[in-house]
Amino acid sequence: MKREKIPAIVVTRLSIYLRSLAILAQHDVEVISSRHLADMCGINPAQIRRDLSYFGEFGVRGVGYYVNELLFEIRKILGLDKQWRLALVGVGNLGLALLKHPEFQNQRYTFVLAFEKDPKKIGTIVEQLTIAPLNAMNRLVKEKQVEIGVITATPEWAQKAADSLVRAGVRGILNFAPLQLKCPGHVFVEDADFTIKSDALCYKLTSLEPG
Amino acid sequence: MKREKIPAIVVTRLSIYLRSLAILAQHDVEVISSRHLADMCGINPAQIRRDLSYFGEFGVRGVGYYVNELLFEIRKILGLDKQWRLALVGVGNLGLALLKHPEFQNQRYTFVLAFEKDPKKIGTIVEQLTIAPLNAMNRLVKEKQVEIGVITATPEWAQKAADSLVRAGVRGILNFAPLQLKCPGHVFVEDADFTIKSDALCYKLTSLEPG
DNA sequence: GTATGTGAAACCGTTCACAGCA
DNA sequence: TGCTGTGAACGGTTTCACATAC
Repeated sequence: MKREKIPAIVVTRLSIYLRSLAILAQHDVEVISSRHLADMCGINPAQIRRDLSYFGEFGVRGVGYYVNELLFEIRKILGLDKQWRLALVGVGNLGLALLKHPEFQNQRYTFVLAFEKDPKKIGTIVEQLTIAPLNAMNRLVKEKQVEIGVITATPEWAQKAADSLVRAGVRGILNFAPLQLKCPGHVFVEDADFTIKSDALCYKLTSLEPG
Repeated sequence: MKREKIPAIVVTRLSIYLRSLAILAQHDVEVISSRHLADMCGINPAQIRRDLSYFGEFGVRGVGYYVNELLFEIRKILGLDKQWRLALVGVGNLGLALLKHPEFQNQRYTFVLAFEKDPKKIGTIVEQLTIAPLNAMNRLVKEKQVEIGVITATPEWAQKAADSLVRAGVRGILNFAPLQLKCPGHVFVEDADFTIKSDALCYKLTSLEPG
């Protein structure tokens, strides 16, 4: 194991391994080889071994990986062994869907705040959260110790939403709005905008031959 | 320009350029240099020029790119100069949000069908679509000439949803479920699952120093 | 002078192939 | 024997730097 720079794409794949490992654990599979895990994930076995080797030696030669152990280790690497407090900005249809989504209803992620620009929505309650106005963000985000902001505002408002979140002290932003946010270097942004994915799919359907 | 193999990541970036170009066009900017566009997108200017050169010569030396022209060309490259017919599988919160999302309410994408497993939802109408049962998929998808399936079913049902869509003849799948779908080679799958993005964000917040 | 398009170099990620170990 | 962990080779992407064109 070497403490070198980890490519972002490696982290992405750890998350993919995690999903397969969770399924294996549910089915009480105790040990898995890189080959079998690779088959499940549609990935080269050597890549899995290399990816894991960035972080340590988690396998047993001649045997494979113990499913529960690897599950635990990858969760630890990704920082999913703690609870993350999120604030939603933009309670439209997509925002509501995220509030109710299983991924954000589990142990690891919890929405503790929701913000809206639309005065008609402010004060109403969704999923046990009272929708707050944007100008209350600074106070509330600090009060609730929010670590991650989730932006589902329209592209016109998304940058303002990001600026407010940054001012209020969040260090991470999950951005569903279709634009590149400008944030200071100490703030991490991940783009979750699916319009890029649908465009990529159209390109393939347009330009690539079946097969 | 060379008709070589185009890396998938290039196509992804074209979609990013498109968003910035659309904003520029709205603001009546007529010409943009690769440097300025690069600033907007947070990308190296040489990369933009290289990416575009895979598909042709769209700029003018000493001047830059004509915004409307480039917008038109990139739309054509991505296949966004036609309308795509989509079928939704899984009308939960996320599915509903997609049906109502501006990206899928515009000229380029239209949902023409919606499917559900839950008998209570079948027959009800959302966004002018009557929710249909899964066993009607084969007939309806062909009848409505659906090209792309959008899966927002639970991970337990997503693979069955994909199998049905493939059997019914769709050639592209936009997958929001958190698992790797197994599809035949002639079917293109794009993963739009955001749980991977939130995990990547947690990793950065856990392991990387600010700066 | 200014900005594109691109050969060539630098850089990075993936895969092979095998030493090392159970 | 079987499977991991990894050096080295490979292949692909990014960036530089400049000839080319306006």
